[in-house]
Amino acid sequence: MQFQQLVYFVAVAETRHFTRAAERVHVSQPSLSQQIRALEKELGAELFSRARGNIALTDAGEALLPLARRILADADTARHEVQELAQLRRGRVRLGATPSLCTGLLPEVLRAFHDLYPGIRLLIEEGGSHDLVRELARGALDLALVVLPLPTPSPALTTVELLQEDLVVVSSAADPAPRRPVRIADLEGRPMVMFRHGYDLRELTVAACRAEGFEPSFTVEGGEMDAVLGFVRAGLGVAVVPSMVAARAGRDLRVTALAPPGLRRTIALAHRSDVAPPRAARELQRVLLRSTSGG
Amino acid sequence: MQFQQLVYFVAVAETRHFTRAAERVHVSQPSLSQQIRALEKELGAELFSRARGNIALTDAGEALLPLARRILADADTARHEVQELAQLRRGRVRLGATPSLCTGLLPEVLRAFHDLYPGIRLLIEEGGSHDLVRELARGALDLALVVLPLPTPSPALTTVELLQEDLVVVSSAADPAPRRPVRIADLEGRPMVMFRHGYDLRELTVAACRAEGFEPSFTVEGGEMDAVLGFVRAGLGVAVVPSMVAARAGRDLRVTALAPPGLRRTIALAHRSDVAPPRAARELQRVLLRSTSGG
DNA sequence: GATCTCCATAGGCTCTGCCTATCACAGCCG
DNA sequence: CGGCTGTGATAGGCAGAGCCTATGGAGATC
Repeated sequence: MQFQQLVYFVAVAETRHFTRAAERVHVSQPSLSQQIRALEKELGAELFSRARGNIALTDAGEALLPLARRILADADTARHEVQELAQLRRGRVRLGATPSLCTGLLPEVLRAFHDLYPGIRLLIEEGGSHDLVRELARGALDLALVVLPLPTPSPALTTVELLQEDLVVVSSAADPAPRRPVRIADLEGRPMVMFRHGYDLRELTVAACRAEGFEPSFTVEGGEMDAVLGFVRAGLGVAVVPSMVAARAGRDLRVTALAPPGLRRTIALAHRSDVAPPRAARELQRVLLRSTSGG
Repeated sequence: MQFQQLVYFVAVAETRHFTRAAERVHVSQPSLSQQIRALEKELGAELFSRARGNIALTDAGEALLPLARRILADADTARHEVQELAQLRRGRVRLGATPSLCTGLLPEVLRAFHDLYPGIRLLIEEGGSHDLVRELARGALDLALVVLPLPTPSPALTTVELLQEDLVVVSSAADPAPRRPVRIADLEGRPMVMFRHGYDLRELTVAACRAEGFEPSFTVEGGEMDAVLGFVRAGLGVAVVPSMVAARAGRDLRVTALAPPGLRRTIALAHRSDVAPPRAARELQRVLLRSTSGG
């Protein structure tokens, strides 16, 4: 049984005429006759009663017709579905990102992507780099925005650097302005507000303090980005955050750059090395690269 | 898109393995790979992400899979349906017959047919030959048992003679036994019970009386076969009926043959000339011919 | 690092499906 | 009644599709 044969069969059933059916399906009449014969032979039953000028379906033909129509309709649907996915009119991207990136970088990028491809659903998973890497490997994510270096580097993941972000110190606008720029060493003994475990920023900041020979002291710890900013605003301490986050934090926060060499972190896009990400994910990757490299 | 390609696609989707899928569908692995490629090319999207040892469906593949399964299932169903019809495991025969034949000939023939092909539905339409011929031409009947000569002969119908039936006179067992055998002329003035219009027997009997120079007189007229026999049984008059019907009429009816040349009628099977009857109808025709010629 | 596994590619063969040309048959009309 | 027309079936030839075997090449394995 061939799709072509079913197309021919339906055409004959609907026109009740071999020659006109052949025209309709753009094939010569002998070819159509031959294929109908072949179908009849394969099925073991005549499908049409061929009376001069009165082609009619046999009972076998009657039984086949609705199924043939449905098969052809399903095939059409299949073509459409797949092409809509391929043309990014539908689909989804499962994107992981660290909390600070969800707050800082993602909103405008996702907005741009959504404007380009309104049919694509965006599923965001917020988590620490470690979790994101695991989810990528499991296939639960298509892409992830992570901070380099990865906590668990693996050849199974490919990373593309997106941008380098300066970290800055934020403090309450009500507190006395610090001498600018602040050095890491200046943070010794300063009350700090710290993110929960899992934030790359936490590890990075703690490591930087230890490199200066002291252990940071936390007034409050465990919050998410917004909470931390709120605690800083309330005067509970200072915090080290990406400049991009600090930039949108509002007037009641004082933003102070770090003295050279300062602290930077590298944001990268990661995906599995073994399989190409889905089409929609590749497109999001493109938008991300363009929006970060361009500005 | 080819059925074969969908079969291969489903096999790969289910085994997640090209080589094993190829074995399962009894084709070489390169052929299967090639067909999957061809399908992907036609649809314009990759269906599988081919990671070493980890073949997975892409989102396009996920979209296609259920449709592919349904298409293949429908194709199987189509094959089954058509073959069941062809093998007479299912189907129907629309058979027309005159009332006297429904009473006399049909029961045992239909019983034999049903024993042979229990899956075939038998749709009987009882009517006069005239109506039956019209229904045949309309395509509303596959076959009809009619009495020859046809009221409206036409080259569009083919008739096959089945048997010749003697007509006999039935009277109440309570009445005095008539001199045997009875001549048509003896019926002059005898009260008769007559079928409704539309019965071939009515036309035939009236014509025979007129040929003898008299008009028959009816005590009761208008009934179906059973009613007529009942009226005769009740002593309302005599009736002319097929011997086959009289034979099963019971003891309280006296059956008297007609004197030579008697009255006979020819029963024939009619179907359209332009189209072959469906397979099941041809089979019923065969059973009818065998059962009437054989005995 | 040799081997193994597994998918992709290349080349050749066969068979299928399509085409044109023609036949066979019925109905129509002058 | 004989040619004409319309319709489906048949015949022969050709191009392409699909399958095969053989081979390549990239990870995984021991």
